Amino acid sequence: MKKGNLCNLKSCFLCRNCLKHWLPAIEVHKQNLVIKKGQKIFEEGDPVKGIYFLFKGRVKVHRKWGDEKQLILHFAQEGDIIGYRGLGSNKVYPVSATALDEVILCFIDIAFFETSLQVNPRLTYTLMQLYANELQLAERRIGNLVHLDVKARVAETLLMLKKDFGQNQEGYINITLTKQDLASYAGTTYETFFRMITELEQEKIVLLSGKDIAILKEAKLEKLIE
Amino acid sequence: MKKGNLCNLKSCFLCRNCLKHWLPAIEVHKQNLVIKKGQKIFEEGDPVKGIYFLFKGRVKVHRKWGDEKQLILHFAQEGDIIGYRGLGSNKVYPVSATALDEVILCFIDIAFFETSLQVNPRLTYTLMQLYANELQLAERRIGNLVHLDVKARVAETLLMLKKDFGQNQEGYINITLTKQDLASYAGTTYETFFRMITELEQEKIVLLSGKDIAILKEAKLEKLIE
DNA sequence: GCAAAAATATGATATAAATCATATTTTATG
DNA sequence: CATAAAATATGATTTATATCATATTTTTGC
Repeated sequence: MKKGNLCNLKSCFLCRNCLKHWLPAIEVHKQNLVIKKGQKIFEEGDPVKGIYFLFKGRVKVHRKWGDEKQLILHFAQEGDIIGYRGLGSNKVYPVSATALDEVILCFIDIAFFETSLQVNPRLTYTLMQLYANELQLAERRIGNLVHLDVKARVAETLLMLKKDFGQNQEGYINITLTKQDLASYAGTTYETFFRMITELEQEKIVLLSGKDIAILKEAKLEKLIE
Repeated sequence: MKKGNLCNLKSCFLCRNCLKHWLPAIEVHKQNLVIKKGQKIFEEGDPVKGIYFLFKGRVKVHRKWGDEKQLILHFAQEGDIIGYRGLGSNKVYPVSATALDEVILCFIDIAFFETSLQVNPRLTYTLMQLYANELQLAERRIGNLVHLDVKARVAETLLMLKKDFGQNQEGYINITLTKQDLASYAGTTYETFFRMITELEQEKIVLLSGKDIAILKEAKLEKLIE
């Protein structure tokens, strides 16, 4: 699985937030990996061996509840760090990460990453900020699940995806997901998600074309959320 | 509201995680505050002026959805840091904090706190770890809201409170909350919460005495969650 | 290029939990 | 201590959404 030097020591979260003179150390320690579509990068319950930086492709971060049910917590894209959810007190990944397309990433073992944190206070600070933002987001989601109906949550989901991934020339959101994955991200079932997005389509608020979704009336989606 | 030197430079999150030679600087900058039961320490939407460290009393951290609905995200106790949810990119508190009893706390202005982070890498690292743990917790709650029924969530709520606050000699959980607050923490309505905890009482899994709750059969609560 | 698997589509039904309504008890407060 | 306000208690009703069932279309792998 190892591959050549795909890392340019510039683009990833780690390289962006390190002291210049630390880069050679990264150069020595990094391991580039290629993961095929549908394969797991790590799995919930695995001991945390390290941290991954995503160069290319998309990754879903998800977790199972029981045997059947699952929830998607995050979609990662180029430049993102993956596996930081495992950096809490107990060093076990609380989530799985699965490649949505062919993915190229850089693996940094946990020992070297911890050293990097010690050497680069800016890295630690930036990571702290990332967590702070993610926590804020997660807690907003908690409230949305408690207090908004599914349609509003679907609206929120679409707005978030547009914000995170942007849209192409034709206005379609720049990420391709199955309806089941969208449902698992919105925190509902496939059937209900389908019904809600169909409603939104009939109301001309969104436009669907296969797996592609375009937001036609952003204001109306925002109004649904309140 | 200012008061004498209640801080012993030892017990709070900040003092615990700072270099010894930084303590005199804290001494100079800290401001002790007393907040009466029911009063707000800060409110969602307020610009982040600083961080609070709790010496005495209990605090609920909560947020409104719409005008009516609310959600409790966290209960803080002695030794805890409050206000760190405001340290993300946009410097506005995403939550409110309200004293549950008379509360004594220590206020550190944001500028000095940021400097403290720069001077004390260990502080930044520990705070990062705190966020990592909180994020993990928050994301588990998201899944619980999506995939567990209310009774299981009530069970989880009680177990969490016991874990965080412990129990007294008679076995009652060491925190006194209204049923409405418990419901807002479990992510349900007062009525439903009441029904669920009444069921648990009838099943002899918990014991209720006014506002006090004792867990009689922890294993059964855990089984409810799966 | 074909078979199997996965994803999409949609109707019917069940049900958990919110909402509404109201009475009682406890706690705060001037 | 009295009166208002908050919290508790519980039944009845509604509703949103999960679940079940099944048919069709699309994608994937050999």
